[in-house]
Amino acid sequence: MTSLQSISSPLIATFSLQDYDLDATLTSGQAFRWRRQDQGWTGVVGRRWVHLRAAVGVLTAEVAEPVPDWQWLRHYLQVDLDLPRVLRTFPDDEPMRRAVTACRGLRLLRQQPWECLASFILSSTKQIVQIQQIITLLCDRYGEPVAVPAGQQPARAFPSPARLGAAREAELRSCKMGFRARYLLETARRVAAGECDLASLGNLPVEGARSELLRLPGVGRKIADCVLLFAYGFQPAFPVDVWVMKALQQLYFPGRRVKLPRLHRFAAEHFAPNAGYAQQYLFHYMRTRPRPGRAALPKPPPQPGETADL
DNA sequence: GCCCAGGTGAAGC
DNA sequence: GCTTCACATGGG
Repeated sequence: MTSLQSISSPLIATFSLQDYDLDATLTSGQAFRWRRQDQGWTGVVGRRWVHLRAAVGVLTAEVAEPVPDWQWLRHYLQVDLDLPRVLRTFPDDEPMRRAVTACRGLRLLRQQPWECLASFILSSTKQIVQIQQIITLLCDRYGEPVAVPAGQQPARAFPSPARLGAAREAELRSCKMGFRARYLLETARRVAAGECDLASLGNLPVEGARSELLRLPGVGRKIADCVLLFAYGFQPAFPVDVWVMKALQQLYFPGRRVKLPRLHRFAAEHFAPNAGYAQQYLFHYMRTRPRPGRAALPKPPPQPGETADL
């Protein structure tokens, strides 16, 4: 938590920290480019290849080229965040206690807005594995190469809005993204043209930033909230996807069907002031907990007059 | 074959 | 104002 930093080489830094579950964080569906390698994780942050390795109380980072300082990575990983302080603000109820017990150490990253926005435009009705596959293809085809240490696999940066905006829709479709190609292409063009200034959204109130994002094609409430949360850290953002929907329904409104606007109102008040963080705990908890019945349990016939859902 | 996946936009009531 | 449907693609 104090995260002192001792640099033993210009290419390696160690951060001392507590309550940081790197595996959970990098597999929790917020970032899609990290790969397990040598008991650690390899990825690209901005234009830098990075390898991360976690041990008890220490996180070690290695890069390919000397960096003047490590603030960019501290920021990305949010190593200076006091997580226990955030967890103490969670509502003291049974669902959150279970989620925190199961996922303690799960963190929110602070990603680059464009990569985050583009990634989540590609995420709709896709499983996390497939999102990773699409983004891998996209980076392989359009990303600029970045320096890697000797003996490592080549790596590329996430492609810029200008580069993707200049692509043909059919080319993008061949990256397996299907109908999302049109959305990605048009959004890339608008961002490249400066019609949406991602760099300034962080200075707006959350509602203003959200309505700017909602103007973009392929961006609805859920994807907007993902970007608000994962790229800008807006805590009132509370992305509701199918998993979080299930969590809220099962854990807070059992036996009743509650509509989305009401769930958003409930979430905003019930989970404040760190609703976004709470959402990530619920999401990861739902996805990783052992599921009863494993393979698609057959749905019991609905009771007359009741929506016996889930 | 089926149903589902970190949804959105448009058409139909 | 709802609710329903099409949209690509792959995993289980």
